[in-house]
Amino acid sequence: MMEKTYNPQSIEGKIYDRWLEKKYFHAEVDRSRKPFTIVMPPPNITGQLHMGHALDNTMQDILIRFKRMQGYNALWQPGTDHAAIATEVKVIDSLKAKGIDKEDLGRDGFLEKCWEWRAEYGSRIINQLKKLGSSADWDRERFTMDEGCSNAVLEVFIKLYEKGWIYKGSRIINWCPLCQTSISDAEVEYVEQEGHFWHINYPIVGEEGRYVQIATTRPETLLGDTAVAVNPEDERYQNLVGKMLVLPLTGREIPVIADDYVDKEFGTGCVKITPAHDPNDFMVGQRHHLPEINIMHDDATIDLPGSKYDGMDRYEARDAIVKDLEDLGLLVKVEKHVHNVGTHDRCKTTVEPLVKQQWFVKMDEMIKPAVEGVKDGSIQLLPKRMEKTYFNWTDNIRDWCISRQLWWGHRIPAYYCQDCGEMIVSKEAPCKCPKCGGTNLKQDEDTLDTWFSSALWPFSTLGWPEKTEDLDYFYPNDVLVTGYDIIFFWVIRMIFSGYEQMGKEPFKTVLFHGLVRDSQGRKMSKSLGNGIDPLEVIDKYGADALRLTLITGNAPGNDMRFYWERVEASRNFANKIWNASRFILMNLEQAGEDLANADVKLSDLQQADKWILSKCNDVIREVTDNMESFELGIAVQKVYDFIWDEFCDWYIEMVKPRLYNEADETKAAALWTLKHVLIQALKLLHPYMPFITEEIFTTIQSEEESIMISDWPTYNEVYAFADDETAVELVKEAVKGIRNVRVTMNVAPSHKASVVVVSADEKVRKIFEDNTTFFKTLGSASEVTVQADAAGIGEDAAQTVINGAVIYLPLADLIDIEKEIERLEKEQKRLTGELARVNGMLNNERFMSKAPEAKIAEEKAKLAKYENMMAQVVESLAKLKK
RNA sequence: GCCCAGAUAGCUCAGUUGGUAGAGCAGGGGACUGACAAUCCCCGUGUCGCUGGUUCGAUUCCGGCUCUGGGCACCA
Repeated sequence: MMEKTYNPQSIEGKIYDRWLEKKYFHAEVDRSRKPFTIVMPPPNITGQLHMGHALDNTMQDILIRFKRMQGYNALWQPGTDHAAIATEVKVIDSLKAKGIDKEDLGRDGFLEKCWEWRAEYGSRIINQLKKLGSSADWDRERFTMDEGCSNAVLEVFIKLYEKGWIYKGSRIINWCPLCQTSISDAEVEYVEQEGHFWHINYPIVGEEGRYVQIATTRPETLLGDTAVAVNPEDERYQNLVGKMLVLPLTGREIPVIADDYVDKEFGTGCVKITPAHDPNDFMVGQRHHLPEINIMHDDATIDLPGSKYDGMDRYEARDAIVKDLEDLGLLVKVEKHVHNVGTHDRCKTTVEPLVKQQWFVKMDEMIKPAVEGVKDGSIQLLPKRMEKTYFNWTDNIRDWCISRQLWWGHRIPAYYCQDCGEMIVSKEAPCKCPKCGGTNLKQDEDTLDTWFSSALWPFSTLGWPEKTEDLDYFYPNDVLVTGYDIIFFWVIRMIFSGYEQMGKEPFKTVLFHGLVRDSQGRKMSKSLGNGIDPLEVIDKYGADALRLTLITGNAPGNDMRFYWERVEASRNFANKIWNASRFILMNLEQAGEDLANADVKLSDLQQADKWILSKCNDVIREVTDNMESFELGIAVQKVYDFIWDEFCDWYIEMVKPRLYNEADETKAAALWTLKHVLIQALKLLHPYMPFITEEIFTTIQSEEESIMISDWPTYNEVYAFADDETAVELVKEAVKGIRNVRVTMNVAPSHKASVVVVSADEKVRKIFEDNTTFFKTLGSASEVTVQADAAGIGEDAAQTVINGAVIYLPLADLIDIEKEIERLEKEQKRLTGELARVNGMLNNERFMSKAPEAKIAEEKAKLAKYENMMAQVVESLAKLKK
């Protein structure tokens, strides 16, 4: 027997352990079956489960469970990411708390600490994902820095290097002075800041008292200026080009050059050029062969020995320089200026563009198949609009800076001969220099961008570069589920890596989801303290309720708001299913073995049974269709409505009289239908609410060992009963009408009113004659009479009109004539509106000539129906008003 | 500046081939001896942001506009 209330806390863990024990999540190559593969976005080892993970993994779990039940050999490949910079920062912080500096430990010592960190926290998030019910193949869990993945990284690096697509070069890169590492373009986040625009005069050499006025937002970089540029078309300054200027505070002389980059309209039309500290200036510098003067240390303090600014922080230097310029009378004016400042997305420190030796991946060629693959549909992005964002990036792609001045990560496989300076790129550390034979070789200090390894995730996890069976069978993956916020970091890079290394797309579909926001629509964040911990939700309401909440009413790619009220609604639904199942189980038990397991034939089924079976059939088809096109929110809504509205509120109520009547001969059919439909519904719901469905399924269904490996329901022609469906819908409509009358007339159920159904149509009469009990149980009627005309019905009867019949409730003294007239007039008004609309269409010649025939027929049928109902209403009103 | 999305019931949102607008929550009214008060029943005339157009017909397709959010680029 089932507990009185559903208690997820006591059930979920137990069920999950059983699933694990039975190895249901595990997939092996099986050529006789079709594979279905999802690769899990690897959470960071520093991570703790947040709502984003919960949503992401719920979606994946739904898809994988669905496909598994459909008979696919479903593999959900999990793992974790070493998260280079995030982990390094965390480890540094934890060391700092103990008063230890990273440098004190040395590279190896520090790495040891990182591995310790990973041992301690790397599995934390995995365990949290398990609480959610994730059916990933944990036996295959991988780590971006495990042996195989590291080998894949080396392999790709060498291949691309040999192809000339990885190169080392001195370029201007984004430098984070706090993290002390280079970062890629994708990691720079532009933040609007209020700054100033300083207008400064640069004296012209040899022309006493004449100046060129420039405007800058960063006066401290003046120290590294190597030119001033004007637009070649700018008449104002044509005579200046070629002249020399005195760079204030340094006395250095710099030329005035002409370059298209300068916008005549902006500022003064004269731009100071600092090639070493600005990406645009860097390019101008390249074109004009200007020297690059680096005036900053890696921590963004000024590097200008002999100068008073040497050693000052960049902002300190800015103030000092502005003051000195003012003292010299060279500061013309200061304007307020709002501009976007590049910051490091992790630590929010203002990025400093610097010229440095770094490693890059050449993108122009490699991106081509990635563009083509999305264009020709080999890879489908959902929702489709994400393609715009995708192409926006691919069209403007720049080389990818992959070297990081960090220790935690894949170390770049480049070795330098300390004797002759030769660089050797090789998988294994060379023992001697191939050029000079020297044996003193030193490996490059840098490591790779963390995304370099995650870019290989779809195939490195399957054993690449080895030619494994897994790879052959499971690659390409079918679906990638991820947030739109990492499309550039990750999705694009996996796509071009997949094409380059495997010659095939890494996955066929990318399903994007949005952000989970708080109830006010704000991003959940630590600083705001508005984050809701999914584990807390699971503790309070169960994983199923959380999952349902995250999926319901949300379209792909859209952000959603998280409310506790919505979780409660989900929990209520879980409880509803629980109670309905308890009811069914109870009745099966009470009926005894013989009845519960009776051989029920189609001919034994009653109309209500056929109705719900037919409805169930429809839902199966629709839900399956929706899920196959990734419309998870729509699909689950349909299951929800079916279970709650149709199955619980109507069908179960309809069969109660049969169950409670000892002598009822159709009891077995009712029991069979109850159980059958419940099981179908549970199966449809299982991907969304795995725990409760499993618990009920295993309790109620003894033959099958688990719902998660049971067959997905399919549309069954045998249960398509269109006529019975229509018939019961008509009865439902009548019952609703009666309920409405009762409420309006204030007829409490204690005043059992009799009901008379009047219909001229014999077929309709038959339907109602067959279903009179529904009026008694669902409409609280005492007696039900079905007749062909209104004979014998007094004027004191309230009524409700449906298509093809009028239902009367002779209420004697209870009837309030005025109220009844009011009710009927309201109905008349509604019908008038409908008739006007239908007539409007049917009387429109253009509609009649152009609209599809089916539509016209449909409208004609409606016209007949409304006219029929209208006639009834008018007749009744006439009688009442008499 | 370029690109994208949203604008639908008091609130949060669904609405996929253009054909009378839906859910959850909130609210009002009613019902408790047989699964369930975490329940059941009844109650919604919403200019589907504004404005043109295409169409017999537009919340749905196209153009313009307004407001909100997001992405990209960036002018020193």
